Amino acid sequence: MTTTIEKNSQRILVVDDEASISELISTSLRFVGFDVRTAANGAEALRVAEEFKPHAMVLDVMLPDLDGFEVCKKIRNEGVDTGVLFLTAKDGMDDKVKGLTLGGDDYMTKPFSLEELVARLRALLRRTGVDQIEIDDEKMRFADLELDEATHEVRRAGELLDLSPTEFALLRYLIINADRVVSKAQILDHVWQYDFRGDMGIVETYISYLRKKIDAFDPPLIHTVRGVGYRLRMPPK
Amino acid sequence: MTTTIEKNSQRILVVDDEASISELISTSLRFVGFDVRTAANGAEALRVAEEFKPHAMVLDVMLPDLDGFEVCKKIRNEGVDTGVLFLTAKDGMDDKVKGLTLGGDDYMTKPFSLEELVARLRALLRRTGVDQIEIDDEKMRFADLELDEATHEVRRAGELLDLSPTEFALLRYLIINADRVVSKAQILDHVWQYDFRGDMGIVETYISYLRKKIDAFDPPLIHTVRGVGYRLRMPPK
DNA sequence: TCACAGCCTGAAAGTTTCCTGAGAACGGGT
DNA sequence: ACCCGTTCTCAGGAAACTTTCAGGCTGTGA
Repeated sequence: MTTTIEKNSQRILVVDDEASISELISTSLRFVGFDVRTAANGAEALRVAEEFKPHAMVLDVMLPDLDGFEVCKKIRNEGVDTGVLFLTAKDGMDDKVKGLTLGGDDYMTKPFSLEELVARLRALLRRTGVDQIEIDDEKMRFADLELDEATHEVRRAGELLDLSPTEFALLRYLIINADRVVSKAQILDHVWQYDFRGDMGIVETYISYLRKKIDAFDPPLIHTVRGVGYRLRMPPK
Repeated sequence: MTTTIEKNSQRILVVDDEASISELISTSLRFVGFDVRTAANGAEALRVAEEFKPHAMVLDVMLPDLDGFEVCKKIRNEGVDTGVLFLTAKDGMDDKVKGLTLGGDDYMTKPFSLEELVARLRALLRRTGVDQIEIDDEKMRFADLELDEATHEVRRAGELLDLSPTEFALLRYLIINADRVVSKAQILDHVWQYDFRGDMGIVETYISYLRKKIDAFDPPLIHTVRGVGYRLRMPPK
């Protein structure tokens, strides 16, 4: 491919000095349709941003040369109007980040889950007003199920359900892939943090939790496809 | 579908140090129309990839010199834009693989079945955006039979059938070879894991299972060719 | 027509996968 | 420090699936 065919796809600049992380993020973003460039340090980020004019950046706060905030400031001074999703190590300078994430920017701590990253990035692009290709209204639906990205509320048949964060992320992933079978491995890869070391038993556990909540209604929507994975769907006939 | 005569066939690089495995895979892939090269270790893989520019690689994680991830990274750094299907031993390194299966890459554990390998590889090529010659929308058809790879649904005459994983794989193989006679040995080789040590009686058993499900309709599609094998076809008028 | 190899299929044994409850571990909030 | 919601591990049991096997059926060649 090399050249992403999508002409109107949004440009994201990923800045992180850890190659593995940078690659993880950029392949994921490309996969969901963004046009991605990467940079490994502040100086490179500035150079790339100038000609690439990203709509948003995923920016590690800790860089070998400048820190993420500097980079962000300079790029904006250059007149590039870009939202920023900061990445911070678990217990770095949360406070400092918070202050800087007011304008519609956002941040997440490493490690994160990829679905979360994509969801946040989309929300950010929506907020920062960059033209969307399709105006998704932050609400996903499937059957009588409704999942609101903005409020983190989930309803089935109009009734509000109380889901934990992981349950929410899992359900989101299932809705995104509605009707398709997703394997436990895929779920683990997308819903759990990228450094999760446990086994796939946990997916079963969470499917079980979700069922207790959303399939307390009729008809059941979460179906297991033995030997393959799970699938969200309306039962046939 | 008829014989897929892919004129611009896609290039696959197979990297595995066990000659028997490597050969098994490469002959299978050639047979279904790919253009295949092999390498027995990381260094060789790098050399070959540079000039062969594969669309995808089948890559054993465990190599005598570099490990599969290194190889993958280096090759991509060379600017070769290739999807990767990792092969891993039963329960080695799940962790590390996980992270790498995000961008559209995939992995399978040894032993695997060849049909599965080909199916995954095709899915991977589809995902990584390499131009496909035939745009199969993840659905295969034969007569009034419909097999959907994405949902794992099988229908005959529009009616949903419930197949076990092996039944599904067997039917897929029959459809791929629609109108052709396939021997029990071929079926065993393609549908079962390559280390299966049982006898071919099991194929008969599964053909019987399949018949009960898909040939509960008229006309029957699975035909026995005595002394030779089986054949999926419309009965002559 | 008979005999036999090849094939079909039911049943039972063996194996794997999945579900779920219980409880340990963790962490944020009061 | 304690409580409580959440995450994660584990293990027993149920259910689905795979494999073996044997008896019966069928087509083919002598």
